[in-house]
Amino acid sequence: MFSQSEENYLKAIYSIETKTSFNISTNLIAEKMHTKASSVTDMLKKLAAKELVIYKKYKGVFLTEKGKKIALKVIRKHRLWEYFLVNKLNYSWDEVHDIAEQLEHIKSDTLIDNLESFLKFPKFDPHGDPIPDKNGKIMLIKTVNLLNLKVGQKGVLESLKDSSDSFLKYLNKKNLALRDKIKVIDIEPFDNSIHIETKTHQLVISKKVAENLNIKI
Amino acid sequence: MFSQSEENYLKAIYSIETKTSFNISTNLIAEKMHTKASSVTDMLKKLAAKELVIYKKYKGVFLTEKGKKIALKVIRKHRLWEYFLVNKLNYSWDEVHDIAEQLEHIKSDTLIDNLESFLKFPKFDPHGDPIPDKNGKIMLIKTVNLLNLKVGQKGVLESLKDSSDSFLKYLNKKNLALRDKIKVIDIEPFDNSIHIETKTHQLVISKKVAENLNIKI
DNA sequence: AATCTAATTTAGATATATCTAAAAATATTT
DNA sequence: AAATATTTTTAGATATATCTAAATTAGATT
Repeated sequence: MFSQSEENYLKAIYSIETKTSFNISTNLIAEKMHTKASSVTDMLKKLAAKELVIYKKYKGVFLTEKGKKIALKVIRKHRLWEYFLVNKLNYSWDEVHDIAEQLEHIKSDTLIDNLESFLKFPKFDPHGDPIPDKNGKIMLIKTVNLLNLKVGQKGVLESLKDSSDSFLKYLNKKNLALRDKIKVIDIEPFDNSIHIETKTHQLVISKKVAENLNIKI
Repeated sequence: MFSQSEENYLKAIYSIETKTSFNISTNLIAEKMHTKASSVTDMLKKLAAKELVIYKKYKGVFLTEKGKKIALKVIRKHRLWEYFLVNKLNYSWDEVHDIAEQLEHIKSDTLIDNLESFLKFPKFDPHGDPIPDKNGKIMLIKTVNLLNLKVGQKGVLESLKDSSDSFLKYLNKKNLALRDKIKVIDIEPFDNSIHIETKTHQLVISKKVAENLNIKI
């Protein structure tokens, strides 16, 4: 089996891989994991020795099939536990990350499948991210960044790019939730801020916020 | 906060303390934890420095109030998670120990209380052991060892002294469950084996089995 | 192509938790 | 009470995961 630390690195690499198509640099991982580049180098060697990543000195790293499978397993666990915390233990979506970060490392051959069954096979976690199935298959919903919408266009807030607590708290405050229908009323060329309308209200969001919102058209 | 290892030692010491009234020896702990005496000594020094135990070289150890409180907190977590696994995820009582051993170390100020509420405040875990409340208060049910019963005496199987997988599997096989009413039919003086009767059947159990069964009269 | 800069790796420390083997203290036996 | 046996502690290693600081490499600039 793999250590928590190893699992966390695989998860981080997977997450970066889904956003970039190039080999991933040591510094990128270090930044994502809030650690130092030298620590990353050490771990990459270890992961490479276990054939979880392909790592060439100075040339970056990417996951092997084996590594990807484990990363998806950890992500599956994380998202199912998040679903449990929100839907069974009544946590709000901005409170569950740290706990799920721990729960995702519990070792058992049966636990997560039993949990999934207990939860009635949810397909998405509380942040709109798809939950990989038992075999690591992950449902990809085609979305575009809110920034790409033109004035007058409509869509549904499907998921978030950044699910940090502070961003989730922002959305709570602004009364924006997953599955909300959104229409672009106006785009301000000066600062790229966007005036949007939901079923219940209108508001202006900054470029920084918009690029964290994934819209299904 | 405390490491998993520290928590495990505190739990082990607590568990031994409830069975003996003397100071606890290094070797006893080592045996319980499946580790070496030298490792125990190292840890006892660490726990003593944190004022979780009173430890005198060569003289044994016992928990401080602070240490007892933490031990009870871990035991509370363990037993609530076991209850969850059995009653929500449909595990049987002989499958949950290793998973609960991991879950009991999840760190959160709110998780276990929310879990307890979700489970509707159970008072006993699947092995009949009482679940400490939020304040560490533990309900003690007065029981006696089955060995202490005389021929003709009746009682209820309340809890187990040993909840190892192999013992639980034995009980499954013999169709003995918690809350079963038991009557002693005969005691064989030669080997102290006991002939008992339940609502549904009769069987003969060895001395070794009997001393693991706690009976409420 | 040589130089500079930024990224990356290596070397050497630190902290935790463990172990083995040797030394020291306690307990038991004669 | 001396000798012996057992228990416990200490000293020194090992493994994991981290760090800082120095050295090396790659890529960009001149």
